Amino acid sequence: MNPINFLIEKLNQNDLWMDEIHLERNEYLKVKGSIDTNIYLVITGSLRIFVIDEDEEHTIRFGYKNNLITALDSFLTEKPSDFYIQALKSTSLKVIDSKTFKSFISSSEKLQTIWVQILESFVLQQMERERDLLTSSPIIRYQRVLKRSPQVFQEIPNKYIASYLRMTPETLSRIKKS
Amino acid sequence: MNPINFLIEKLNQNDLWMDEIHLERNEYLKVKGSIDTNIYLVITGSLRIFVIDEDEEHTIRFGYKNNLITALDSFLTEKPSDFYIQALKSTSLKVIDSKTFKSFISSSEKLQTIWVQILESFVLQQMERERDLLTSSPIIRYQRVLKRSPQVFQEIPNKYIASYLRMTPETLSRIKKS
DNA sequence: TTTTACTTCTGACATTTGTAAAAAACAAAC
DNA sequence: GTTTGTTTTTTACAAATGTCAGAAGTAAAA
Repeated sequence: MNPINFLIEKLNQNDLWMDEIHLERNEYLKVKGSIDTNIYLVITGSLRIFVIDEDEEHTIRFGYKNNLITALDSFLTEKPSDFYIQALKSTSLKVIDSKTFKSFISSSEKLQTIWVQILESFVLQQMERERDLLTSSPIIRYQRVLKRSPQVFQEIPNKYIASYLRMTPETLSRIKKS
Repeated sequence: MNPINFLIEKLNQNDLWMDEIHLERNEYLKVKGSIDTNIYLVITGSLRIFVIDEDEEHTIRFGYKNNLITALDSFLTEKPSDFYIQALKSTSLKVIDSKTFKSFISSSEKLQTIWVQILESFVLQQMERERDLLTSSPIIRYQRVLKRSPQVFQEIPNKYIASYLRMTPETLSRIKKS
């Protein structure tokens, strides 16, 4: 079992989720500049995490049902985060605050090990992401991500996928046609 | 004190480094397909880590004096790594194998915490790297990295810097002129 | 269902970046 | 100090991708 699902199960078993939050389509969970150290579990719906650099939005990741999402920079540093998190459709989330979360993680050897495993697998994911982004051909960037995360291309509007793949929606449209 | 330097100090104090390796300019420490779970400390010289995708070399990072370098994918998974590691000049390294390293990390609470801190700071670094690579303008990619790591632009040949910045050496040359 | 809003596609065009080959500059080796 | 190898710059040109505006398609709201 992967460490994230194991952790989610433990959080459920211990009934550690605080509130349930509901967001309408396009509503923001957070915007740039705020500190948000919470961890959210997506119950239904989907979201995107993005940054704005030089007036351009760049999509960092998507969140779906059963994913944990967080403003990871804020979570790790307790400082303001540059991330925006926005619902792409009507979305429900459960929340746990970082204090509760971190003390839960510290409460057992097993959970500490799980946390290390989660960090390590996130590092591996980010290394894959780095290679995706280094790839110069937009067609191959598209194919790499399609292969690894085919479900992304179902639910999410193309303009956000294009942004995730660092290309314009027009380029993505041309790729799909060919 | 940053956790990596703390760790290096402890490794020195406990005299855990095994061999010392010497590489001539352009010599490879490792090539794609091999399993290499060692951690190396650069004593003198410099190296680059790169991958080859679709016949193109993409530089992942550089290593200098006092940096730890490793084929991180192999280190974390114990599987073959896609990375090449090559000396850019005459280089000396010290080595520690992963078994020794991991059992050392496990040997105290303090060191386990340090390892978590190292992973967390690596995650933050990779998030910065993701933003660098998402930036569409090559001039701004250049400026971002120059600001964060000015020393990179001293020692390392431009063609490798260009590769790190996902542009051709010609584009980098044009940028520097303007 | 009808209307409205949003997303995708299309085509003309501009711009940027890559390619290739050569010259110039620099560094290393003899 | 001269030669040799390597890196950087330069130029002309080609190709790819972005920009813009409008049309078409699709989904959401009334």
